[in-house]
Parts: sequence; structure tokens; C-alpha cells
Amino acid sequence: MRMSRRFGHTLREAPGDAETAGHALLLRGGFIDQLMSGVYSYLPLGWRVERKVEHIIREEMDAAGAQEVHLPVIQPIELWEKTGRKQMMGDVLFQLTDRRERGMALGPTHEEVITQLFDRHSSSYRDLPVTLYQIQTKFRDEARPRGGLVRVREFTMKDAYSFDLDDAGLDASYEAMFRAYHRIFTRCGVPVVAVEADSGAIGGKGSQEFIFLTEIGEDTIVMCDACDYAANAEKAEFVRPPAEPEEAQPLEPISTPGATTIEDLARFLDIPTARTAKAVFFMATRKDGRHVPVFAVVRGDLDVNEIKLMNALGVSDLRPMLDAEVAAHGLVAGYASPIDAPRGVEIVADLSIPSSPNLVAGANRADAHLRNVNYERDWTAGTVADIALAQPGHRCPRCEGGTLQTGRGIEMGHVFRLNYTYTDPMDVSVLGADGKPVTPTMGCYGIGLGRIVAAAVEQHHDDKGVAWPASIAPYDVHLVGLGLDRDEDVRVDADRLYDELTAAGIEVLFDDRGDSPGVKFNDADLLGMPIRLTVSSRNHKAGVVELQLRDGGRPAEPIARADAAARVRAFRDELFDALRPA
RNA sequence: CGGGGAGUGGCGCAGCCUGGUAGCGCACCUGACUGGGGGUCAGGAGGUCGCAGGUUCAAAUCCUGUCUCCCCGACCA
Repeated sequence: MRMSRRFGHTLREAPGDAETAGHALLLRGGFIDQLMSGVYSYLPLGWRVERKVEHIIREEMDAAGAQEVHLPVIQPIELWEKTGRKQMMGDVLFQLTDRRERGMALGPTHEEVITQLFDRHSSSYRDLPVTLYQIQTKFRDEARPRGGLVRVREFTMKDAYSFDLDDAGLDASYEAMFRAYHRIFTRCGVPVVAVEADSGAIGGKGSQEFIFLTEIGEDTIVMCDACDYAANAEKAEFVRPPAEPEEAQPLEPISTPGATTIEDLARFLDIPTARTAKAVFFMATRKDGRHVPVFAVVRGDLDVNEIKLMNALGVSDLRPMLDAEVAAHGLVAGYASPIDAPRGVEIVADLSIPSSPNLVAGANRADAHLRNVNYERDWTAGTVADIALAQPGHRCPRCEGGTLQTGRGIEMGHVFRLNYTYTDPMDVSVLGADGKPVTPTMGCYGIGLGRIVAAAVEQHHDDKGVAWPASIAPYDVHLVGLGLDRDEDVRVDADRLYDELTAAGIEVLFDDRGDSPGVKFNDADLLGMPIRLTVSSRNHKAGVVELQLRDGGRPAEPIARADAAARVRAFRDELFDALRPA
């Protein structure tokens, strides 16, 4: 590709709404362009990167035995109603109607479609196991797109789905995808950690996310400093700091004027927050659409984890209660009590509550609390479960002596054991060897392509620009021709070198423009091809071209002009080898 | 959805407070010089100031409404 013919330009200054370094560089380099909030066009250079990521994913999926398909973006809404996910996805689902007023959705994911497809084309246990995948555009009407390519409303995803006859089969399919994912991220130059995760709207029993750790991440990850336990904060378990065992003391009302928060209360009574019970109210939406008021109780030193609470209740949505609703349900904000709580309110207690005696809790009237509140003796909850948020400093649930830390990250991929979440409601079965119907068990596996691009830039850049991993760089070589318009010999030689490299299977971006050296070198740094070759009168007279690696690992070196193609291939191979999975 | 910020040539910004018919840098076009880290000079093209309404002799500027974008949070695969 000749730069003189390149569509688009580099920018000296990044557009003002680019917040992260990576996003700014993608815009400055002319890799992507924003059309509207959360919707981006890929320009030629950016699209080459995306296609290389696709290619790597295809190779690894195929190697893992998965078969590529291509499913429709546009889908009948009935399919989403059947599994109850129309309700569950809510506003995230882009919906439209055709000319006959038939309801449709733009696919945010494809479990329903693939499951129906599988059902229509599989009838025997002999057809299993099978893993299907596609690379397809997804549409999700996100409440708030952010961070350039990090969270968008239209994006390319590789989604794969496995169908197996039993748990052992699912385990094998899942493992194969898990290994393939590690290989994919390694080959793309994006370091990830696998963490335990909540399954969210996809459903199923157990999932793991591949997280790229970065300060700009939107997920909080909890990691043990002693063992390899790592989990999304939504899911993370932890060992609760133990309470002092002591005899239950008599219940005692106390006056606590103005102490409406746990911090106020603990200060007012001069006790640790762990000696109090914290009450938090929510409105939950059941899967049948009914709204239920929820009264969650955690020990005062802990916070409610809304995801865990949703899972404990088995509800599809949860939001904090409005002040008016709190009052309407007979609850006194700041002084609510689980003792004699209003009827119709679902009470959920955290695991920390039964094991912590003599807590201070609300009295359900203003300016008053109760001392020595004890679970079981004074009140009970409809549900006792792990509904608390793991915090830095908590003890690890998987090892002795480990302490949990937190970090930020971006979810690059997510693998789920779906089990029968879709095959059951969609009545999918195949005939088993014994002639009886068997319901297949499913897994699903997703990777966000744009996020790989975003993470790769975030991970591989400096203040001058991008330094693409060789595996996904738009071109292998940035050939800089200096003074081509002044020295005919050099121009001819540069053209020849360009052809030689291309003929040798090397992808070359050739800067044949008439700009000054500074402009060209700065563009080369910004655009980030892994290998830079400089052709100039000076080099030409010496019979050399100058080679420099973008990652700064070694100084520029002159190489013999005659060996250029061979040397470049050697360097290229070396760079690819460094990205080879172990 | 709550809070905050911003919309002025392709990009970055000034002008707005105190109304008088739009300016700077980069990029772009022409020419000359220059030529190994965004070079210099000269000459150009390009914007009805997000949109609508109002106030006024006169609105980028004041008022009202509205749309869009970004950030924090809520939410989220």
C-alpha cells in the first residue's frame, strides 16, 4: 500500500472526546472513525487489524474442531419471548418491526438462533458432540457506551456454541474452547487472566471471563495475593472477618438521633461498623414481571453485592428502592429494622448475619435503634445467602492466609457452561443410543474483536504512537522513502524494494509521499508497524537500507540492500515467534 | 435514568461575560526554497457558530426549548 494513495490522514492532535490513550491513538492514526455514540467505522488500516484478529480466531477455532457458520442478525422476536430473554435483555435489545408489523430484534447474541438451528439439523446422539461458531456483528443498545471501542453498541463478536450429550462431554468442549482462548489472546499480544464470573443474561451454571487488566477497565477484579484465585467482583467469594463469639444479650432500644448511616451510627455509639446490621432496600423484578420489595441485610462492615442478591432471589432485575417506595412499604429510611418488618417485603440476610451476635440494628422508627439484635432469636430472613461484596483486604476463600486485592479490567472473552438453559425451554432433544430422547447440554463462548484491538493498543503504545504486535499489525513493514522526489535512483530503488518485499510475501506500507523526513518518521511511529525500513540517498550510496523495530527493543541497524527481503523475513518470523503460545 | 461537562471549517482551540456580521494553530490546494524527527516564505479554498423559537435596528454572543457527544455513577455480555 502506498501512503500517497492511502484513504484518510493522521491527526497531530486527538479529537477531544477521546479519553484513553489507546482510543486517542486509534483516532489520530485514522484507524477508526466514530459515527455516533458507541458506533464506529473501521478505516482501511483499522480494518486490516480487525481482519488479522479474525484470522487468528478462525485458525484457533478450526484447530479446536469448531465449525464456522453464519447466522442472521435479524431475528423474530418470538424466539426471544420463548426463552424469556426479551424481558431479561430489556432495553439492551434493539427491536424493530417489518412492514407487516411483525416484531423483530437485531441479535445481541445468538443462543436462541443456534439452538433452533441445531434442533432442525440434529436428531441422533451420533450428531454430537458439535461446536459451531461464527464471526458476526452484534447489536446491543447499551445504556452508556464508553472508552472508544471498549463498550459499543454495534460490534463484531466471535461466538461459539457447543452441544454435548452429558456433563463430561460439556467439560471437554469447554476445556477445548478455554485453551483456544488462551492461545488466541497470546497470539494477539493481549495478556489476560481467567476469572470466575457471573453468567448474567446469558444464563447457565458457571462461567469464566478472560480479563485484560488495565486502569481504564470497567470491571473490578478480585485476586488473591497468595494463590491463583481470581474472580469478577460480581461473583467473588471471600471469608468474612469473624465476629467475637459472645452470649446473646437482652434486646435494648437506644436513642440515636440523626444517625442515619452506618458510619454515623458507629461513630455515635463508638463501636466498630462490624457490630451493626446494615439494611438496604431494592425493588426486584421477578421473571414473571412482578415487582417485589426486597430488604437486604448485611453486617455493617460489608456492602451489598447486587448481582449476588439477584442470584439469591432468582430475579431478573434489581434496582435501589425510591424514597417514596421505602415509605410506602412502611420502612423508615436510616432506621429500618428486620425485626417485625412489614409484610410482603422479602428479607434476605447475608451469611455474616447469623454468625454475628448482638448487633445494633434499626428500630423502624426515626432516631432509634436496637442494641443486641440476634438472628434467629429476634428475627429470621426468608433467605440467607452470600450477598456481600468482596473488598480488598478480605481473606481468600480458596487458600490459607491469602489476602484479596482488587484491580480493574476489560472483559475480552467469556465462556459459559449453559447446561440446559436453552435446550430445555426450546424442547431440544436427540435420540440416544438406547432409543430414548436426550436433551443436549450446551456451552457458549464469546470474544469481542474490537476489544482485542482496543486492548492491543492500550498494551502496546508509547507517547509517539502504537506499536502493534506483529501478528495483528496492519502491515509487517513501514517502508519510509526519503527524498524520492529529488533522487531518481533512490525512487527507483525504493519502488523495487517495495516490489521485492511484496513478492516475498511481506505486507508493506510504503511512504512514497513528498513530505519531509520528520513528518514521515512521526507517522511511522504513530501508525506502529513492527518493522521500519528507511531508504534514502545516504543509505543508497552505502548500499544499505536502515531497519528499526517499532517496539524499541534494539537500535536502528543498516542492513545490506541485497539482503533486505531475507533479513526482513527473519525479523518478522522472530516477532511472530515471540507471540507463539507456550 | 441521576450528576457533571461540551457543541464555532477535517482536527485542536479563541471569541460569548460587556450583542455590531467570525479568528488562530494543524491539516488541505498552488508556487518557491528546504530536506534524516511534524522546516520556511508567499498566495489560496473551506464555517449561515448543533437545531428551533424569542428579545433587538442588529445575535456565535442575551433568553427559552430541543438534539447530539463526552465523563462519573446506575446498568451492562
